[in-house]
Amino acid sequence: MAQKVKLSTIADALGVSTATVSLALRDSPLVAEVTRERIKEAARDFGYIYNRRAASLRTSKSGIVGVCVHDIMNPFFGEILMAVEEELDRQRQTFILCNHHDDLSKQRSFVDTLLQLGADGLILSPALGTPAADIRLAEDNDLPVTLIARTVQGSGVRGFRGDDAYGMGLAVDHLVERRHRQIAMVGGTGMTSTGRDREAGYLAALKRAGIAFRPEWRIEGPRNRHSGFDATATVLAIEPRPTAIVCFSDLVALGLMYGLSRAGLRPGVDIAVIGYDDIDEAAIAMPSLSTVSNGQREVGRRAAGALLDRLRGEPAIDETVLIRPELKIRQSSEYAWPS
Amino acid sequence: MAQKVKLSTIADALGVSTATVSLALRDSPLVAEVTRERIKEAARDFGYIYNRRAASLRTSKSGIVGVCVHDIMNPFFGEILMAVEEELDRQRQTFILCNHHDDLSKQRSFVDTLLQLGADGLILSPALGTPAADIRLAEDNDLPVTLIARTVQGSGVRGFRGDDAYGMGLAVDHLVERRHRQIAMVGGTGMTSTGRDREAGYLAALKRAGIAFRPEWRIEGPRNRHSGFDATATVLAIEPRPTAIVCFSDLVALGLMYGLSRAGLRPGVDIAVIGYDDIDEAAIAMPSLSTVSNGQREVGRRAAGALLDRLRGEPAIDETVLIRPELKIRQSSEYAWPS
DNA sequence: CTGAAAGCGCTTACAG
DNA sequence: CTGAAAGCGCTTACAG
Repeated sequence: MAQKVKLSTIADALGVSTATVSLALRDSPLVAEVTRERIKEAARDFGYIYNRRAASLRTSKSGIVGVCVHDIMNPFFGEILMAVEEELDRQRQTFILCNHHDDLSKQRSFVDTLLQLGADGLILSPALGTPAADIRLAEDNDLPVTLIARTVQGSGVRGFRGDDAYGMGLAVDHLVERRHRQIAMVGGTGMTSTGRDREAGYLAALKRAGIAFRPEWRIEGPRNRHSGFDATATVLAIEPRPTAIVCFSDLVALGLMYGLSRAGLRPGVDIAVIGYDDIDEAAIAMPSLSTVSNGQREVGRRAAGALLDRLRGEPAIDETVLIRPELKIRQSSEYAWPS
Repeated sequence: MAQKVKLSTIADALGVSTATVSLALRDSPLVAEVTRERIKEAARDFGYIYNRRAASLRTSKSGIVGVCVHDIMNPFFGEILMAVEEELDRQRQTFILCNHHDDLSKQRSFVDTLLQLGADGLILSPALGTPAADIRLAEDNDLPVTLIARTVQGSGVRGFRGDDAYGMGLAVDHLVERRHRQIAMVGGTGMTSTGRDREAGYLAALKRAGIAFRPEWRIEGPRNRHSGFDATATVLAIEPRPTAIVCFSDLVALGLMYGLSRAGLRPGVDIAVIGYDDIDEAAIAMPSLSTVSNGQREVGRRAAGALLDRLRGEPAIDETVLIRPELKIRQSSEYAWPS
């Protein structure tokens, strides 16, 4: 390209000041209608490109919101992101995505980048082991944070997530009603609030049902389809074999169902399986997967809304909002233990 | 926070100039070792945050690379992105992700944002119907573009993708060897190079085998799991029923397999199914999915490499690099038409 | 090895 | 309604 077109290029060409051009391009009523139109036309003709870093340096607003989660490929986040995007688009905020893969140093370097770019806000699903200080560092440097999916003790900011303990309780209660007494739980880790709360919900429900928990029922770790599949052998090695399995997530359940089928067991016929999240695939899987709907659209929508409030200058609120989950009964939990 | 810490804050505190501080923080050998260390320590103590927009305004380098694809949730892109990330990380380039959902206006607004931010480069899987002019607009404004997965005629830039016609040919040849003569193709659209090339490969392979193509065999459209599932009814309505189906992607195939199972047909036993991409799930699916490995890691690695070359000042090359795909035979294509 | 000064391209009071 | 001027926080020649 020949020569960089800037405000002054247009100003010179039209014989006005750069202030007028700047105002006109932003539709200020301070500039006369005719002048405004002339300027906009010239900008188009010149192929003018707004220099956002110059503007942002001056105004210290960037129009950028960062969104950082551990796994963008997980459909659970996909639905959250969709909702977030809708809200932010409406406010003409650009949103920048990052995948931290639960790697704290990756998350830090992304937050750092946002800080350096003068981003206006951050929606974060915190990586495993994120200390509250990391969140406060951002907040202290004028980067408002809203948490999704997971929560960080003492962060002092707002977080939105499903009521995981309650939700997992729904799943286990349902199995107990169908007379299951040997219920294993596969996946998740104590390093996240999600993992802890879902496990707590599982244990509490067993207790309510008067079932004595047995340690071998709790298979920690799996958090995606492949590791759910790999957990099959561990599940099948439990003596006596559990009649039902609740999973940390739909992906884990779907992977496990592949594994069980491969081992000759029919989920929903020979063994009950329940997932968590109610991702789109759950309804079409074979068998269709019973699961707990986690309100991801609501999480996304409300998290974005809360962040926008902060952008408008409202103060941080130290509060975790729990969205109420809902049990979806499908084929994979049809099997009931005969009385 | 109290007061913004900037270079001059540190400079004043230590009684040196901002130039020295700037140089020291970037490890310039121009600054004496001791001074450098003192400055770095002070920066840490002050909690200094580098203002990237100021620097970028001055240098017109931003350290930002944009990556924009139509569906980040598709594992196919997941693997490409992983490879891209590895390469870019090594060059300390920040990468910004965008999901254009095949919406041209979304893609445009993202490219615009990159231009405004002075991004250094763009890796793009172009949205349906992207005109070459869109790519040239970016290039003309100093934003080097590298294409992945899809290609745009006349864009004048480098693109990396699998050899789709050849790959789909491998799948069909394999089915023909197993004596299938009624082979349908589900998914994809003529609006992308991928869709066109895979269809061309399918048609060419039928021709090679002396099979007369029948229009009802070609079911266009599906490009994800759910629409693959939804296509089941259309597939089963074909008279006589095809004995084998090649799919536009693994996701389409996986959805279709769910649908076929639901209809009481066993993929790999009653009907052969082949996917495309060889995503991680293909190997653990039940039945495991025969597919065409699309070299996504290589696409990602080489696309990132090509972009980095451009960042180093090398000129654009008008070239599409085709990565050679490979057939992976698994259970879903075990079924062969009896001779 | 270090400092003083100009300039990147905007926006925002302030005048007129 | 419009213009002249200062300043956002860096980096880069240029001097010394």
